Amino acid sequence: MDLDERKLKILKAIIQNYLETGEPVGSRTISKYTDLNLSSATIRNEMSDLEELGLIIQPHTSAGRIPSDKGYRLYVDQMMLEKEEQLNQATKEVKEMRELLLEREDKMESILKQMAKMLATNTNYATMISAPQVRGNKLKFIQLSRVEATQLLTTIVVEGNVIKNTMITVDEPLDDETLLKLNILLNTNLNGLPIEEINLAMISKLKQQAGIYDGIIAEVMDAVAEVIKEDENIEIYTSGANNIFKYPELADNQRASELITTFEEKQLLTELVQGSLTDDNGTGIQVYIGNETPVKTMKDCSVVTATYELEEGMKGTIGIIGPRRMDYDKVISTLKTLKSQLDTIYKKDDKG
Amino acid sequence: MDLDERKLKILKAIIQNYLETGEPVGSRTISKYTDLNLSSATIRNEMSDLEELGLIIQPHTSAGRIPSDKGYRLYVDQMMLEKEEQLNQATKEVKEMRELLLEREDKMESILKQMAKMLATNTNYATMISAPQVRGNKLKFIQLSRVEATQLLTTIVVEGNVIKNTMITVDEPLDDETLLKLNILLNTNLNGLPIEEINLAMISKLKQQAGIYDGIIAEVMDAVAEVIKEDENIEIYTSGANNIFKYPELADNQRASELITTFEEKQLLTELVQGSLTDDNGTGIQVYIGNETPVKTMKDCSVVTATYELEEGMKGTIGIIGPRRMDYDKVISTLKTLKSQLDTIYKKDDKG
DNA sequence: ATTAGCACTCGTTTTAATGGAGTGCTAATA
DNA sequence: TATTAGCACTCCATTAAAACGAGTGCTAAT
Repeated sequence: MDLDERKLKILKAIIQNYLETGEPVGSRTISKYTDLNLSSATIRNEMSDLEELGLIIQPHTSAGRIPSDKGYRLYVDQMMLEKEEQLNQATKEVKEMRELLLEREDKMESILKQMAKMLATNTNYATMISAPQVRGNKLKFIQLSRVEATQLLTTIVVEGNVIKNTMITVDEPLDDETLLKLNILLNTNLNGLPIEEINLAMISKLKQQAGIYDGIIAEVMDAVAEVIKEDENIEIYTSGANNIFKYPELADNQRASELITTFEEKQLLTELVQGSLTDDNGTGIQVYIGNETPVKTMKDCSVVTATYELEEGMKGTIGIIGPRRMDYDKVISTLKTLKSQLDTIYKKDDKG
Repeated sequence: MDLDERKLKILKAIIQNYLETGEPVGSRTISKYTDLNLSSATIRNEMSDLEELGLIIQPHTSAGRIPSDKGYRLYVDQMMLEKEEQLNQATKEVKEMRELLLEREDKMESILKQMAKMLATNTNYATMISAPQVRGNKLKFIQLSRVEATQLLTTIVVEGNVIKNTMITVDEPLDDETLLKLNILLNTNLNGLPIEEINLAMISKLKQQAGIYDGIIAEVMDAVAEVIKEDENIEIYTSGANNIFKYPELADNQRASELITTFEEKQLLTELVQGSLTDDNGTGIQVYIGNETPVKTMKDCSVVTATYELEEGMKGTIGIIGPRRMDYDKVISTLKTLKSQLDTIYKKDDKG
């Protein structure tokens, strides 16, 4: 027995109805509210087949059917094919985002936070956005400046314009000449160097050249090491966690507590980001249904992610987390448009 | 009828029992599990009085009693008096914190986050910590550096060592001499100046002196303005929001959703911080019971806050949010010790 | 002033009864 | 051969009734 056109229509009808109501769908409902003009008995036969194919599930005898993960998967794949081309009808939501981006407050952090929030408000799902990861790791600029007599400010800039500051307190005030010497020492030796290539030998050479100021060099190097460390744990911003309470199937204490924890300990979401970057399938959009998601606490959720890429090879991930019965259509098309806007807007903007 | 010693003991017993169980407490329980050696009938009479005094409440006829906000208040005030002196027995929790602080990763942000987390783990309540607000607002240091031919880095340091960086892209490369001139211009005019005192007249004067480079000045001034803006909305870190699910009286969907939102939109917590700073009663500890809390979504919670003060007049707030029946004793003493450690540790550390 | 005793209240839990949505199967129909 | 009407059956959800039990308030005795 294979999946003919009619079965597909019925499956689609079941899923769409279930997406709305969250209740198992019976044969009579399908019979009445589709233009198939089939009796409920026929639908029942077809549903029986669909169940045998593993696309729908009966929670218990004498209940209607709900989609299985496999069923959702088919539905989503199907849908993504259909929607492939009609992408460019910018939705209201994305227009708002565009404005938000253009107004850009320079602080990446606040843009991303706002974006996550807006996305959550518009979709009624929980959202996450990871800050773009920097690929380039070359040191671009190091500088020691005197802020007060005994206080030095270290400024480190890494390729991709990641900036790191640290205050260093010294015992004895440094004169201008020494400061200049140290700056030259640091820059001539380290500028343009990938951070990974800085090794102990190099550090001790620097210290030696710095003479009695080797302590300062040590502190600067610590700060440089910090940059790597910071880059390792990706910043992730979340919003709309409370939305899970809108879906009874996620809102029981056990599940809610786990999910809230997951959103709070953003650490756990990195898997999602990594997965999304790895599983790239060309479209830049990933759909994880139920157990497919790499985060175990989300096995009762579906997750749709989009990978965006800014200039300079900086990649980040946007994710929308909702119940299995999320509005895949809306979510995917929203993410698609948002992604394309992100990809292009930044590029445009950088030139101007 | 007034509140004699015995009534007080009974009230205390009721509250303590209720803190543990979360269930209304009956006369028989008190009769059996205290050393008062009174029959349940007597206890009943006393309870009737306590109810008349507004200290306890009967959720419905033929149920035990639970403490009213007023009852909790009495209990807490009483307790804080008793505990006033025996403060210095450093608990296990605080020792852990001490280690954490000494290990200090320099990034204030990550310390505070970790602290909130540890506090949440140890107490089983939700926690929040506000980053210390800077009082001093004088500009200490401004510098323009060339990072790449057409990219300038602005570094601004404000009293209290708040550092702000911005990248500025210019059309034409600047030569060293111009850069030096601009730096001198900025520093001679702005150094030591309170940010509030920078007005339009001064800006236009600077721009005029900068000649064709007035665009750069404008961007620098924007960055300075940013510093104020950032200082206005206080950073707040939260943790352990999921703990609310441990207390059935907070865990129903309605309430949980509201609370989660409150923790997510940290904005709403600022009231708590402000309140805590304002209501200072000398001890540095504030207890808000139920409706007393300034945040309306928390009317079914109790909140204990501590105000800590680092050197240089930087004040911040630590808050613990739990159910009305929170373990006030433990929470207050934990916060007290933590507060005192914070107050001193930082001071020590700054000198070394 | 304290206590034992008892009738009474009222929320919670348990059990039973009812309703109804939905299925699977069979026999009739086009 | 595909579709449909019809019916018995299943099982969850809802409602109703009953039993339970923790706790009270009051009275009378100590």
